[in-house]
Amino acid sequence: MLSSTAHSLAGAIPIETFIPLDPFDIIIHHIGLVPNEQHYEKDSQIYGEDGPADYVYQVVSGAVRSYKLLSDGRCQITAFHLTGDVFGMDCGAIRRMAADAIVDTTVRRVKRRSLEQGAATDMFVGRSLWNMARRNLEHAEDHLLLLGRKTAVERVAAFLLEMDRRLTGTGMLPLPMCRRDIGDYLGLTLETVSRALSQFHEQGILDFSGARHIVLRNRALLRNMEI
Amino acid sequence: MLSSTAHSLAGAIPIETFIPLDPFDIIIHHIGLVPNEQHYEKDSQIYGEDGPADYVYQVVSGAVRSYKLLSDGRCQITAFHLTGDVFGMDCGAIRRMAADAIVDTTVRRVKRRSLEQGAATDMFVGRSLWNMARRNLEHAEDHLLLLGRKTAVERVAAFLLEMDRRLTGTGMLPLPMCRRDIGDYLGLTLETVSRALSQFHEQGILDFSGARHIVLRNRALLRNMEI
DNA sequence: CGTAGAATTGAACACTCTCAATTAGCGTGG
DNA sequence: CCACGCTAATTGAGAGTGTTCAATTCTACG
Repeated sequence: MLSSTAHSLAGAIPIETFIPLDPFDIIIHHIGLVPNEQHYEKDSQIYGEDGPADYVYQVVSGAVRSYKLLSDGRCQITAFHLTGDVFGMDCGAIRRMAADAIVDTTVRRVKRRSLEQGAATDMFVGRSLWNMARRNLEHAEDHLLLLGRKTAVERVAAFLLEMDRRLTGTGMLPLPMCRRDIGDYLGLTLETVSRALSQFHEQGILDFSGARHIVLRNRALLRNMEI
Repeated sequence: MLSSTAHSLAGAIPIETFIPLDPFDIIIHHIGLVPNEQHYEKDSQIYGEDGPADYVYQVVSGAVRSYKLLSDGRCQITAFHLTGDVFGMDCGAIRRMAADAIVDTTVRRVKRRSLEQGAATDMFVGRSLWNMARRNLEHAEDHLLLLGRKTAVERVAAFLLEMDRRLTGTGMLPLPMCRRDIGDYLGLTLETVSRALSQFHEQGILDFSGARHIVLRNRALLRNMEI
């Protein structure tokens, strides 16, 4: 099986190579890199803040949290990375964020320097990486509005809709993260997250089948809550 | 006067051309673009959310706020752009943010499509734009931690240190923005910003010479407050 | 089925917001 | 140069949202 790719140099890649439409896949195939697969168990660190930023990762299965810590332990998760997501694409040589596996997780990784060299010698790669960085930026900017100006209920509603979109799009949310992680993502405490979810349950907006498996019953109402 | 540039194609540019070390300047000279200069008076809109993202701008003089609005008027300023800063480098064709002049402001602009074509045909330009996007991302990520997890006093301390670094680095801050703008940047109300500044004044950390002109007296203490 | 961690729920508290009144700063015009 | 007036900024008091701390319940997994 060989899927078609939009870029003009597809012919340079051996015909027998499998090329999915995933942008990261396209890039690394384009450069000729073979990603290195790794496994991390639940709650283990993939890399720490201030460590060397040597690799760029893609989630094969599982889930990852990227976060920053204050000296007194306060934590802000800036992003959850789910299957297919690319993370760890720092600008400098030093990590500005830590990353943990939320559940048992498989990732594949390539050397950051290889990607940068690819970007320096191949315009298609450079453009793809630029677009990736800009998409991350747009997610961060949306999240700034959430953290700076939305109420607790609005934040949790936005979180549920984001996870629905990114996980399945079916309203069935098998959440990999605990309430504390959700709180650290939304700038709330785990108790406030729990109270918002309970309120949505009382209002008939969602059901639980286990605390981590949420079924959305009324996404239109949720979109209204999100403002 | 001809300053040296790091990239290898500098020789392609006419020797009489003035080339400052500003990355944006280097890029547009590299592509051969001549930026269009424009003036906006205080509080006028440069572009609105959902409008066409046709141009990329650089502040020549003055100051600009980029922000998102909620339907009920809540505002989150995601960045202040000061002299030399580049803004308006959206990913898609539609603006995801609005931008206003905070004071009377002169900007110069180039067509976004020209930049994108430059990135597609010139690796140096592509790399520069990628780095620009990643620096914006890093600023946004730092701001996520501030909005999600810092107290009011810590936010205002961080703001003063950021403005000191970006304006002059001398501890003299001729702030172009009002208390409301600072609040909308920090996820606070203007009253809370004012109270934090008054507290710093009482503690001898800063002095005022006019409400908008702040003099930092003890930056070490401010760095401690920032955590 | 038992246990440990996760999640929920409750009550009191704290920080920030809201609303209101006062003061300060700045541009304009006499 | 000063007076005026408007806007911005400060300050105060009270209210509200979310946090903290604690107790209980749930649930995932051995």
